[in-house]
Amino acid sequence: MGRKAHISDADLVAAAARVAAKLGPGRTTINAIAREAGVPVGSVYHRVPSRAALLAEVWIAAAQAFAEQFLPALAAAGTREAAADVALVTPRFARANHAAGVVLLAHRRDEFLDEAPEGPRARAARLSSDLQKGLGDAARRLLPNDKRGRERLTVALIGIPYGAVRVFLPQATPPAELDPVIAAAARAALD
Amino acid sequence: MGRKAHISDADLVAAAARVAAKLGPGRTTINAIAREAGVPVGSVYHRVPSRAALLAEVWIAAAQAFAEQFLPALAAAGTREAAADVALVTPRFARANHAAGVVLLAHRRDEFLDEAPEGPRARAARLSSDLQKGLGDAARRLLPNDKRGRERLTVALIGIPYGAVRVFLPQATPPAELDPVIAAAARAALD
DNA sequence: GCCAATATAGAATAATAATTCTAATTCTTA
DNA sequence: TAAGAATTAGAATTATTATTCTATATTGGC
Repeated sequence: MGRKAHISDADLVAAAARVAAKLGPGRTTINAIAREAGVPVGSVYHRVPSRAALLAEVWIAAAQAFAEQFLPALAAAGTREAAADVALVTPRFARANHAAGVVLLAHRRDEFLDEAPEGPRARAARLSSDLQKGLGDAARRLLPNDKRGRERLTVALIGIPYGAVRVFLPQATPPAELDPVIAAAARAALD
Repeated sequence: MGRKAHISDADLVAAAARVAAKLGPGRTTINAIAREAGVPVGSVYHRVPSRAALLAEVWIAAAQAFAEQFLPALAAAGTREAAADVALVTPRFARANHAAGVVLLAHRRDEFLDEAPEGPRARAARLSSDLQKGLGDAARRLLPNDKRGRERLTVALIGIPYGAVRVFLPQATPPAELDPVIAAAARAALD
């Protein structure tokens, strides 16, 4: 079955995520990724077709991990009060997974996806539209009278916690004291 | 006194800001800036010593413009209620100056300043510390009992509006309906 | 009108970084 | 244990982009 790989594909994506979190996607070179992962550049190209494709995988992995936390919590929220707690998914995610948090929260999606090949681009689009759909469904349920409900829910449950956490990223991790502040702000934004 | 310049230094920085807002600092090439500004690359280098120096000026110009709005408003706020309205400086700034807003709100400071020469770097540091100082003064005034007052004020007046606005940037401009939501969220974060 | 100063112009060069290519290693299994 | 698959390894090549350099054009003052 051939020689054993030093690292898994997921490890490679994680190494790329750490570099991208630190330097930003624009300065994330294949050399830097290879060094961070501890493999030669040739091995990187053995696994991925291009730098653009790898950067796309970095964003997709981060977004997927976030969506797995966020969407079920959102779907389960039956009241506005409960929905406000969904805003806490973001700080928790940022604490548990610093690099993915920085990728998602401190950089622009476009910079990871602009030059990506079709396949990854489509998967990324699906992730984004899943998120939109989840927010739309929840808005109809929780804010039925608000014509711009989805936008408001997005601001309350994504934008506000995102901004609050970003005050601390990428140098530090958001402190625990932040969570009640985020929850209160999200609640206020929903009323 | 010599030949007249086609564009001013400020115009050049503004052109660089538009490119950086669209592509991100990492992909902001001198060629793209020269094209956007309508001058040849040689002229760019006649005015600035390096790409890194120019990117730094982009960030500094944006931060300066923001600080000129934000700091006086913050200094004038005598009560917590009034302070919450300072949070509206951010959406207003983003509407009035799209490129600077995106530079400041949708990209990382580091990516503009990491390789900057000493001079611009020092000016940028001064801007940042002015902002910190303004927030510290206001926190002592408005949240005297909170040991982490400055952090909380930063979250309420910078982070929250920033995150709310970012839901719309860089494609669109934050709608007017957003302002009361931001104000309410900031108020909640301060209480 | 001529000279010095200041810019424009853009081609030439140098640096950096992506990608390809050729070998050399392991691992599996037959 | 030899063959073939999958991978490591990193040197060589190509592409892209920053920077330098050598004219050329304007402008203002004498």
